[in-house]
Amino acid sequence: MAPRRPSSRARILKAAADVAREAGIGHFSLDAVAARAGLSKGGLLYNFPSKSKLLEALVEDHLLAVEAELNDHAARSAGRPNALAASFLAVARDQERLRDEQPSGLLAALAEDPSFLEPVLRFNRQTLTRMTATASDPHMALVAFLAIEGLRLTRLLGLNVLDASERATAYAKLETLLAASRPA
Amino acid sequence: MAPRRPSSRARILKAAADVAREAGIGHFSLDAVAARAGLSKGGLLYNFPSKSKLLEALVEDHLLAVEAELNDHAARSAGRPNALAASFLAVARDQERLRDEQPSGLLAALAEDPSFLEPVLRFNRQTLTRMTATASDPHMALVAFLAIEGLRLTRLLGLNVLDASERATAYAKLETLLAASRPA
DNA sequence: CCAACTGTACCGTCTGGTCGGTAAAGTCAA
DNA sequence: TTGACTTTACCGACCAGACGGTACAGTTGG
Repeated sequence: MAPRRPSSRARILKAAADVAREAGIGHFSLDAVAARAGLSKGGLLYNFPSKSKLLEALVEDHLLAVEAELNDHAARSAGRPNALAASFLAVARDQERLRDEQPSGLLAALAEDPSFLEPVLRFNRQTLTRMTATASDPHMALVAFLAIEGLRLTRLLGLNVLDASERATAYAKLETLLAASRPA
Repeated sequence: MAPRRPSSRARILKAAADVAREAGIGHFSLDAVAARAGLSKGGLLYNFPSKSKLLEALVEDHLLAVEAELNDHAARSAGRPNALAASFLAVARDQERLRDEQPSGLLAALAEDPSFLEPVLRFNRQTLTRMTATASDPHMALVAFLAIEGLRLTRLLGLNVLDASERATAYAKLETLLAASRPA
């Protein structure tokens, strides 16, 4: 599945993410991506035979990165109560601190065809299931999941109401709530 | 600002919302809206001189509806502690129960130009401010706001992970948390 | 009659995708 | 080694369709 020379593919995916973020999801065109990646449209379409395939790869790429980060963090704090929920929180906070770039490729994919987000849906469902299953208070974990999705999606849509300190407050409150929900 | 004969305008806005929802935000075209509304593109462009104006009106329309509903509910439960936060919760639940249609016009507007969502941003900011200002536990109100946005936006993007009973659980838990945070 | 409104035909642009070509790198038989 | 042939990766011209918007000719209620 992986190409022999991955440099072009990676470069294109990066360019695509940049274009989606900067040009806006309504102007996500192959020409723009090709120009940004420094090759012709022919070359782009050689690597990704259609726009759909490109968007698909963009979503998959993003999802793999998130999944890796989450699993990594969860592994380090395994065994502790609410480990996964806490990791979910921590990873969300990390991602927001490190890269302020939004994964707008997801929106571009949504614009093309909503079904492109199905992998994201599956991933979220699985994550939530694991979170509630390992939480001392499943209902609280559910609320935490929703609040973090709220943070993530408002930022993704440019509807972020909170400034940095308010976001920090929200994270802290969620941590407190999760911790307070421990059995004994 | 309002036309003398509002029936066309309302019919068009309804049709536009339907098209955005059913055809997908990437295929939100004037032709499609006109066909759906049962008039020609000329007629459509007579009522809304450009696509931008149509999307603008779509956002404004949606926002006015939400605002009215929220204010109405808040007025009925005024004076009680956490009145606005509770109203925000109740209205979100009502909207989900009554109309399962998503306000996908917002997404179509976003695709055209992200700045179309600025009114939504302002509204959200104002609502959140009022919520936290009148809440016995502002941090909890903040979390509740985010959780509800999470519910709303996951549904809007087709990323809804929760089934009806899980959503009901989430609402209940949020109510409990808000109530438990009362001063005395 | 007139203004509000609607329909039809059309234009220019943008865009996804096709296609023929090509330069470079490899493969391989003699 | 070398020359013939294949594969890889890419370019650039082009096309067909979709789309936003314009022009203008009706039509109709008051």
